[in-house]
Amino acid sequence: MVRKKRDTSAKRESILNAAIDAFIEFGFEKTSMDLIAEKANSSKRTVYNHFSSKESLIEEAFNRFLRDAFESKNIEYDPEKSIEDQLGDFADSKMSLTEDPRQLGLMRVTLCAFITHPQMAERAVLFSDSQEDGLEKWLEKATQDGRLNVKDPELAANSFWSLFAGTFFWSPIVRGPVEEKEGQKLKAEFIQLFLARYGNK
Amino acid sequence: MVRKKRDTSAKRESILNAAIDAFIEFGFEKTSMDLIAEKANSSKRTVYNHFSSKESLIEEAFNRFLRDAFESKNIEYDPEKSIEDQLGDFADSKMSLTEDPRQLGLMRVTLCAFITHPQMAERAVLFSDSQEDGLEKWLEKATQDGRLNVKDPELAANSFWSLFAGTFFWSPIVRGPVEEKEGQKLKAEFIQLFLARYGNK
DNA sequence: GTTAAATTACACCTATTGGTGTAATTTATT
DNA sequence: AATAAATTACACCAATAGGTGTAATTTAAC
Repeated sequence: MVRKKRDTSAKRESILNAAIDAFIEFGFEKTSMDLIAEKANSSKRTVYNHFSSKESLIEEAFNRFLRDAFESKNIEYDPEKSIEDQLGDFADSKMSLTEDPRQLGLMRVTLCAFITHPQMAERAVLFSDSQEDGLEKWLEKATQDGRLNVKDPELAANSFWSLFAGTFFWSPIVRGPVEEKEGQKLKAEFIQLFLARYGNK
Repeated sequence: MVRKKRDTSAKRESILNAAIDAFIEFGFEKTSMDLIAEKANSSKRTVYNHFSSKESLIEEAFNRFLRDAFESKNIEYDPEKSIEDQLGDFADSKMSLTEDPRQLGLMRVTLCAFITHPQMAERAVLFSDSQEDGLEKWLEKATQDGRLNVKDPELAANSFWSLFAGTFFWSPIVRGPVEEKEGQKLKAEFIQLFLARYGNK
């Protein structure tokens, strides 16, 4: 009779978290497997029992990044709610990505991994594109509803995301988080800017 | 009597170029000094005669990046030229950064260096900010001249750069260069977007 | 042609690190 | 308590890589 396997997910989780923390602090290359083991209150051998290689650890970290960063927030068009507020919701979904320092750190590490491993970047790009689809559909509905004037939803969505990504995604990666107050000001301004062109006056 | 030193700048240059090429191809960490020497048709000892360490090589590469990326283009307000064209010139200065594959590669490597060495990022941020100043002044003059309607030049400049940086700077770093045709389309669109809010109708 | 500067070849050192093997030990299940 | 799964401690390996020392060789200035 086969003995029941034990649930080792907690250990696995603590190793992965330790790895992510270490990657954030020291970068992928400079983080050693010994350090990860130490941070996880584990032995190196156990690390290797759960993850076959250092690469597989960054892979998992990357998957987690994708899951958190691009999980579909599914913002549906709501005829009752103001256009500004709904665009604000889309903006918030982008802005929230870099508000949490850990998430920001993970994004930085992942970005470096992208640069070294272009095949990772491809996957991220796919996720990112699929997110843009959400806004495109929203723009179409708002236009059908006569509340916006968007002729090319793809182009408009692109503009919207460019506006917000530059300030609330890329800039924090290099410069650190955007100040809350400054962030709100810019968010309002960007929405006005977008509506100046695409609003239905 | 002291013998005249010979001019070794050509050798130094070839080493630096080899290093940059290697960094672009393999990343900083994975590039060995032996490889750099080989690529430069030089000996490792000569590399060390010119550069005290591997760090100092990335430092130099970084300086070159800053010089090329943010050299002041000094676009002066011209009352004779159309607003669209002049904004287009600002846009071009950003867009040209990532058109050249080598420049793009150097930017990627440098970005990774930023992430590992935040003090480098600080210097780049300073340069970048100083560039924004140029647009701010231009916006003020165009407003004084009655051709734009900008109340807060800092905010408007921020909006403009956000728009272009997202698409023509950050995105290429992850996804590769923007197609020429697509780039022109987006550039025109972004300028329309900007003028929809800040133009003097 | 002399001479000193620049470069090279090459051996060498030290430290790190990803990864493995194994025997002992702990832990949860039966 | 018996037992098998999970973990640990620890020694070990091979490869890599940053950096140095030195004697020999090439190169350009005088």
